[in-house]
Amino acid sequence: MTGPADPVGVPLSSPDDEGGTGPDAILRNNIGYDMKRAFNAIQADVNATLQPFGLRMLTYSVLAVIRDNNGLRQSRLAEILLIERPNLVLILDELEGLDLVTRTRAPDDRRAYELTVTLKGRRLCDRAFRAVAEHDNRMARGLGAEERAALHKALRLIESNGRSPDDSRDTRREIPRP
Amino acid sequence: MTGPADPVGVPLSSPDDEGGTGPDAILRNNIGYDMKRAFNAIQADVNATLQPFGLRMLTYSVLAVIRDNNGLRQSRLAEILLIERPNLVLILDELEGLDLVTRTRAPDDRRAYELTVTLKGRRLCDRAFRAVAEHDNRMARGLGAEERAALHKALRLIESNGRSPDDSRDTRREIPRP
DNA sequence: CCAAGATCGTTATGATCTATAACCAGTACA
DNA sequence: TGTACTGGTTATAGATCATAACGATCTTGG
Repeated sequence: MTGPADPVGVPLSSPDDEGGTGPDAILRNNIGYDMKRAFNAIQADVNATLQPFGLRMLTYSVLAVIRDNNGLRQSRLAEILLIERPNLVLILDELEGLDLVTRTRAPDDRRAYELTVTLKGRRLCDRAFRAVAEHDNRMARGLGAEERAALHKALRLIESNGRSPDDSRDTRREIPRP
Repeated sequence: MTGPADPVGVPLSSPDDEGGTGPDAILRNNIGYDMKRAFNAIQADVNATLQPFGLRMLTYSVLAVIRDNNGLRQSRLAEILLIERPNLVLILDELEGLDLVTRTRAPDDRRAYELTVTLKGRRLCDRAFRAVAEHDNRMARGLGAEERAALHKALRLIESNGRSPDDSRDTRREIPRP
């Protein structure tokens, strides 16, 4: 008997299909749609990359920021990574349970914790860092250095466009009907 | 008394901070990190944009694809949008409950449904489409037409890089330790 | 024709990430 | 001192995503 036909790979649209003729052609004009799909691919790959280290995208991000900001406090860390404080607690519990991070009472403020990366955590972070760098190169394959830099720049611009409901309040959201 | 200092806006890094000196500088070198933040901004904005229509990013995507592919079946729709079939069921229940989409038994296959957009659905989709287009322009403010096209191209390339565990299996994932 | 296998939609369930309210201990300040 | 605020926490809910398993139906090989 023949195998179950094709594993899953249906060519829905090629990378150079300039907003072409796929069944999702309309959505392909939306940055958010293309970005969601690209991000899905990235997240799947980075999580697979980090899995051998016992990390995920989220836990790696937290670990890396603490590593480079020793003595950081949870509130500030939450600000930096745009994570709500309550959600950060569980992540830190996890990292602390893995002996990668320690919470130490801040000497000047007995409410706060100072976050530090353990030796084990630093080593793991370093190894994971290299794996993630390789992952990045994989995902960016086909992009030249300039294109890659332009991509980062565009992403940061979009991020900043999001956090500025500044002057465009007038023409902002259309209210369809009451 | 003075107001509670500053609402929340801490300038963590400006868009043109070329992998600069922020507390998350290391992560800024990762495409996934920048993309996650950009996508968060996009998703928040597009959901706010679609809220007056009673839609979200996900439901809008489904509605738009059905609109442009009348008679589509659920399995195929799931393939197109990379949604698992079970998850699609609830989304379609929602859209059907809003009288935007109908499920009709396929004449040639009594298991399958043919998905169609109602008149109400088409009108809503058209209006939402325009709002989303404006949203897109908001988020892409500061990008020229070429940069914007390059962004789409890069995103599609990344997506396709993700779905190709082809020949690079050798140097792929590092196994840290048993 | 018919039995085995595959497909379609569905239910149930769990994991992950996110968002909010409320709380306690501790701090800041008027 | 007392009132308001902050830092970390708990509890809880929502949204998205992933998997196993099921009944109904189609397909196919013998």
